[in-house]
Amino acid sequence: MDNRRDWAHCSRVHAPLLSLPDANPSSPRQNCGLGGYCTPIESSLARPEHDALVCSHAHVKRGETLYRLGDRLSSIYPIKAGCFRVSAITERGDHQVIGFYLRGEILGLDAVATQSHTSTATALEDSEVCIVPFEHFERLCAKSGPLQQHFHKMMSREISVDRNMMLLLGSMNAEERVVSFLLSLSARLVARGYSPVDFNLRMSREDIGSHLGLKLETVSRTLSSLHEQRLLDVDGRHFRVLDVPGLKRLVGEPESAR
Amino acid sequence: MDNRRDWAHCSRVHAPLLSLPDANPSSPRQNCGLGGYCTPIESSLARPEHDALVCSHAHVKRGETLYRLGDRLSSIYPIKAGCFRVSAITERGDHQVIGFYLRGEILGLDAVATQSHTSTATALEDSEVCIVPFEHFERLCAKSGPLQQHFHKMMSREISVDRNMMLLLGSMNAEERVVSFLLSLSARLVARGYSPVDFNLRMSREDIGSHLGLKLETVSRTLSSLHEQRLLDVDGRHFRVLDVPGLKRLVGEPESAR
DNA sequence: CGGGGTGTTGAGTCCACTCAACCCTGGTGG
DNA sequence: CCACCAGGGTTGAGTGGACTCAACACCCCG
Repeated sequence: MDNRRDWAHCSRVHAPLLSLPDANPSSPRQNCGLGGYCTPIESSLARPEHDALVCSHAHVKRGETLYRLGDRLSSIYPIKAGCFRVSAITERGDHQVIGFYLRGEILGLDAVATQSHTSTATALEDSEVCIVPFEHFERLCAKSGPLQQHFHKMMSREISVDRNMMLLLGSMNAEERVVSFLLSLSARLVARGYSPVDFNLRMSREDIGSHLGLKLETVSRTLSSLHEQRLLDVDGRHFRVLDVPGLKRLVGEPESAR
Repeated sequence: MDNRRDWAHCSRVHAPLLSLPDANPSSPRQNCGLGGYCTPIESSLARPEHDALVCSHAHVKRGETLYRLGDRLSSIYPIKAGCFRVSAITERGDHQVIGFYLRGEILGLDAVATQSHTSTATALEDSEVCIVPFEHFERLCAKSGPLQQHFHKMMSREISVDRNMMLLLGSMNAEERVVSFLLSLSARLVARGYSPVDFNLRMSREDIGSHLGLKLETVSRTLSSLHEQRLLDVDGRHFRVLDVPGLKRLVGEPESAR
């Protein structure tokens, strides 16, 4: 209802406006940077309903949080630009990075059940999100089958991603974890039009370690080892993958499978 | 559409019937054994819509699978009685237990995104599930706000549970994992009317280990250690919790926290 | 009686952790 | 300008917890 309170810590909040593509579609299908999130709305809603999905945008500067553990769920947040780190905290106080979210992915889906966020989302670079008031969104879902289906798939995809992480955390050694992480990140970057072999990460070794259930030293050592194996060039946060098949072999993918 | 094919491996398939409470409501609020799943339907749908959520039931004998990795999504499956082990498999071939599902919980939500199951559900005892054709269900959701909201919460809860598992797998030692598992299972059993301190598990040490990212020997050793600490009595698969506060202390919950 | 499935316990190994030193870079201030 | 510092990253040495391998106990069932 009133989003204002939640946004005190954000740089600025735009007045409500349509969440659809900016006038400059620089890359194809970059609608609102939502990677398919807005598309079903655009393609399948009648005009009045279409216009009804208004939302604000918010800019979140590097290091600022979009929402924190315990905040009431008011909205979900498709990422329009930038990237976020989502981390949770245990009773004991140690916290762990749940995942990294890129442009086109949706933040806040974990809060639907409890009506309050169970994690904290922090911008890893200056970023921009759409603010989709959840109650409003749910009502619209009921009016549009395709929108509803799309939302269900988003939630379900979230579950699938988390399960892959569980597999990683439960049964892989350090090298497999790091390689798996790099390969999956690479795939997500490709889908956003970046190079699959040449990328800059926004997160620290500690963030990566926390996400993979490893200590930062182990991440560093593993990256060095991959470099020695001539599979990867590492220069700080800049990565260049030299041997994709080689990496895939390390995580047990015969690469020509299926 | 045609559920028949998927059910060849199940003991028997009932003719379609209403998924609502049997005539003998032995325990309060045991509607269909769905622990709240059917409740919103019952309470918030108009009569014709209510009657429209027909579904079949299926009996799955101990050791049989309800669905397998790769099966097409046709339905989701609220558990009416019994319990299931859901496991996934990595490219490498080793598989891991994603979770254990009890009466009232819903199987199959991970498949919505890809339209095909990414895991295998195996009955740990003779069980019975409702078969809710997903397309049909989605249409009904659109007609009923409360049903839709309830479904969203179910999906979201699944995400929350998975995230707790990620915390466990990423940052706890063997003892903390086992204790955490026991406490959370205890809580779920209580919610179903069982004793919180006295329960029989249906799964093997290997299943537990696979779920917790441990080897079966480690699970066994840890249970023995908890017994030596006078926190737990273990007799095969029968457990009796002796000291709940003590256990909570082990996982870092000061028990009077907040 | 033997045999398979399940669980417990012991001995030794190894991988990731801890602790620590050091490097590099960018920023700040004398 | 350089000195200094803080944060992030790398690398080394040693430790410990979970793993591997193995033996054995137990129970159900033939």
